[in-house]
Amino acid sequence: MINITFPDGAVRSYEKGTTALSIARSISEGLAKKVLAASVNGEVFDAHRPIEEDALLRLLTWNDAEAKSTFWHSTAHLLAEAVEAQFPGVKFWVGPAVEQGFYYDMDLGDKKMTEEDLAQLEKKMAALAQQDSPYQRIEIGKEEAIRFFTEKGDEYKLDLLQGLSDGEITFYKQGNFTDLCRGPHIPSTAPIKAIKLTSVAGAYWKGNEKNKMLTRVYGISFPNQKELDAYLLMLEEAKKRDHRKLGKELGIYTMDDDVGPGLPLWLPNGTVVIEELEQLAKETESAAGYKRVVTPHIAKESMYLTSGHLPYYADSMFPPMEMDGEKYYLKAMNCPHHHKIFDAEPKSYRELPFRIAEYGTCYRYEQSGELFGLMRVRCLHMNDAHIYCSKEQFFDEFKAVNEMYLKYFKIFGIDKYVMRLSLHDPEKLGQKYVNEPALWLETEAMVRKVLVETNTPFVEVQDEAAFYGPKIDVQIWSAIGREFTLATNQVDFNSGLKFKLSYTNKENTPEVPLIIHRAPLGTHERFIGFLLEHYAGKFPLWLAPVQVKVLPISDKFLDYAHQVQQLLKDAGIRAETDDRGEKIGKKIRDTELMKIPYMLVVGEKEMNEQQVAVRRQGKGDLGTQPIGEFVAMAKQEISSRKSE
RNA sequence: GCCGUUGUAGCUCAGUGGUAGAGCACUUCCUUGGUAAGGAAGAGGUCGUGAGUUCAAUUCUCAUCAACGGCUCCA
Repeated sequence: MINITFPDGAVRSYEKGTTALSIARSISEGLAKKVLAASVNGEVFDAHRPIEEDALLRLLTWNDAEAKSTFWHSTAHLLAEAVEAQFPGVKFWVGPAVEQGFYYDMDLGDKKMTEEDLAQLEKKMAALAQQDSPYQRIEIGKEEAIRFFTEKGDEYKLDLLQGLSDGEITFYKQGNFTDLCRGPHIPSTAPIKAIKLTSVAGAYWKGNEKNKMLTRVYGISFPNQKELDAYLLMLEEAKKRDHRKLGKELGIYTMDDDVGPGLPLWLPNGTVVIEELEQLAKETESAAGYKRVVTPHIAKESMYLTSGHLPYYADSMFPPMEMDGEKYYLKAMNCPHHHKIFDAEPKSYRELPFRIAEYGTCYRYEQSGELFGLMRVRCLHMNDAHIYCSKEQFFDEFKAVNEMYLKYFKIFGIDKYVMRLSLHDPEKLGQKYVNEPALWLETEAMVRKVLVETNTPFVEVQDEAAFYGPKIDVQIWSAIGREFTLATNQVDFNSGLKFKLSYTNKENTPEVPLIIHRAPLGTHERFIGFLLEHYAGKFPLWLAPVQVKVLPISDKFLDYAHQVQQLLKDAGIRAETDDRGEKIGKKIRDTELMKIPYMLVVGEKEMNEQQVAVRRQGKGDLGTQPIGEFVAMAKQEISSRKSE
């Protein structure tokens, strides 16, 4: 007998070799039907895999994340079975569950899969699922496994087998499909009731672009149609928040073939947002002791050789222009220019920390396939600044930067993000990272200390650092689930040496400063792209391109409407008047759709009493008030940068 | 850059081997209307670009550019 401990602490005895499924059945038949897998001492087990020792058991149903992955991974096997039926000779690589659904990578030889095939495959999968085939776990020796896939001619599975040894190899079989797989799986195919294959894409074998490109089919599945429908609806809703769609609808930015890919043109509405953000940055940085600088958009090759950027990033810089035998590059980063500003005049320790800031325009030749709306562009405006300080000052400076981040995030109501401490990879010293092992460890410890001592939650990730030092990246997710770095805060122990920067310390000897690179608001492009999605286009009043729209009931009140608009403009409020010969209902509808925060409806009553009827976007009619009162209230809302 | 898909009016999209249509937006007129779409008329496109097949191409083929979904990458 073995003892099974349940999540509530209850302990019961069962026969050795019992299964999660029979334990569930001993509780209730209904529960047994819902069990998809089980967590046994923290490891996810097939529901009908024998349990051989005392265990902490958690029965997993659809509501558990582990069960969902298991469910989706099992659906991936079902997909493989269907593909094998329709594309004989197909070879499979791997088919894991992902955050939302699953994929399977496969080599179709000279055959091609198109999106039309997906509908056929879905049908086939649904038919296979109905057969209620059990997922059988088969423990198998390496030799026999190799024989199986040699006969099948699947070199990808053979490649996988190379990394495995006897005793850890299992096959899973359902219906006519057998796969090398460590599992776990759901008990049978029956619970897979609703399947959607979402896309077919290419993916490099083992994620390496030098390898062959395999065909990847993405999909998702659910235990009932209702949940699938809800999921598809959610995707539709997410698309409405896509910054590319909102950016067009709200007149924020546009792209033009003649200008070039990845080169956004900021329309008047977008430019307002840019200027408000810059104003915020200026105020914040000025209060924090930064000075502003302006630098050219180009520089000679020699500077990027000094900085070390060129060898690392030549491929992602625009090719140089040659003039008078000199090569000039468009700047892909502001750092070297700023270092030259530090170096322009001799520095004393008394002048440190030396903080200089610039919304710097940079150009990066991102690969064509990497461009993505405003989130990944070739011309960007970076909320950049560099802080030159001594080692002793580093902690306070880095901490202050971190606090500035949090202050900004509060203003924007950003709470879904992950702070990522990005570290180097010792194996790539001298290649991807400057070869200064001791300095790496020292600065990484310094950064970690700031995070720990300020109780900032963070995750550590290897091999994500800048080439010159560790950094903290703030990771966010776009409306459609893509991950981006919104902001970055980096330590640089290398550029000071390379640019021979120094200051005179108290002992009257030269010392190399540490450099902090920081961009809490990232770039205008990515930040505004993010904000569009974050606010679903409904900017807070202070950021809204048009803050107030005056809506006259009819053109008899146009003069009064213009008076109101002028009063608003005089108060520094961005206001427009809808002077079209439309009915008020139509004007309201259009203004609502443009997501303009305030509508002031004016007609006979308002005109006679010098009032305005206030309507808030999304909230409806707020009643009538004297125009002066509204102006004062709006000014207050704007100056406090309230996020509503 | 790689795999796949797409490209028709300002926007969203129909459609066809015989040189194109809808709704919204726009212009004009009628309506002067009180909190999410009043009515009518009009204007607007060499069907992404280039070449090929054909008597004839927006439609078929190829190339190219761009966008989209992924992969790779992201200072």
